[in-house]
Amino acid sequence: MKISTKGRYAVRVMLDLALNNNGECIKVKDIAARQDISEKYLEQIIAILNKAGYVKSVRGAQGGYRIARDPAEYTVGMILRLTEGSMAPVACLEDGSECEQCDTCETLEVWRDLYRAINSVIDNVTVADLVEKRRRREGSFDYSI
Amino acid sequence: MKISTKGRYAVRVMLDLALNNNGECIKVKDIAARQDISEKYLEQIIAILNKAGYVKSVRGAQGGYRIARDPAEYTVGMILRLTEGSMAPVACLEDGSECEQCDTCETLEVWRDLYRAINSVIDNVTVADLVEKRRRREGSFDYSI
DNA sequence: TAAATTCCCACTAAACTTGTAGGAATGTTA
DNA sequence: TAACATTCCTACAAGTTTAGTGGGAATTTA
Repeated sequence: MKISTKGRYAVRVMLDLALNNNGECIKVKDIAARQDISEKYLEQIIAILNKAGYVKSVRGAQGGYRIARDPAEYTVGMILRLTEGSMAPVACLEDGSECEQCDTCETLEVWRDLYRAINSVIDNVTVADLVEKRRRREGSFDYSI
Repeated sequence: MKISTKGRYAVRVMLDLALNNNGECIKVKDIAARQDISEKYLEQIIAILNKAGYVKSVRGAQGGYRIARDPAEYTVGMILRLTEGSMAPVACLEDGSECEQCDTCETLEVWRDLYRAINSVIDNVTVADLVEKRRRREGSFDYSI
């Protein structure tokens, strides 16, 4: 039961865009270099974020990406659901599931509890939280404000 | 991020063995019929439980399996870890991981929280709990004691 | 026009999932 | 002892997912 690189990389991309957001466009090449991820693979992952409107793209030379809204508006859960699909531990719990035995399934209750616990964690961390952790770790050397 | 059939079936097998534990051996064929799982596939899953000593086998005609210890001694977490491997949502968190960036990785803290939440759920439900839920649902028609 | 960049689509190797299949080993029973 | 029932062991395989690679079109800037 693992989160795939797609989801993990997507979270790192959003964090990278939030950290390096200075009004200018950020190129895939730079993110890939900083995060040590294949450029081509990152392209595909950012494309997902782009289609969902989580990032804004600018094409052409000097183009790149920006985070679309305030980092506090993006939870890790939103990003994971977008890239990984549902975070339900079993398909029975997904919307539109056709499980007939659900009513008399003891194990399903465990999976439901698990689902709740997972959502509770990932929906209560925003990209802004991750940014703050990083800033703290780096020390408060940023006197620019 | 799904639990595979292997893990889910293993939990159902343990529950089935606990529910039908009347001193006699329980055949794979019967479990497979009750749980609607392929016999041959179940064989392999039970083999894992058997090697770990979670169930005891009796070979030959009239043979089968029994749950080895009290159902209260088996948590869902134990069964899942045995069949699925570590329930860590990322490899970095697994024992013997060689992740160098762990010290400066903000996202890892999220995965760690997630890991804790997952373990907290699955380690706090035993097979006995599942049995009890089933008995309650069926109504207290069992006056044999 | 040349260069830089996003965008789009096709392909692929490797691993994992979810089984099937066949038969050997072991024990019971007629 | 022979037939039968059952676990045990191992190999195979189709389908899906993962984690990319690769080529080039479209768009924008210098």
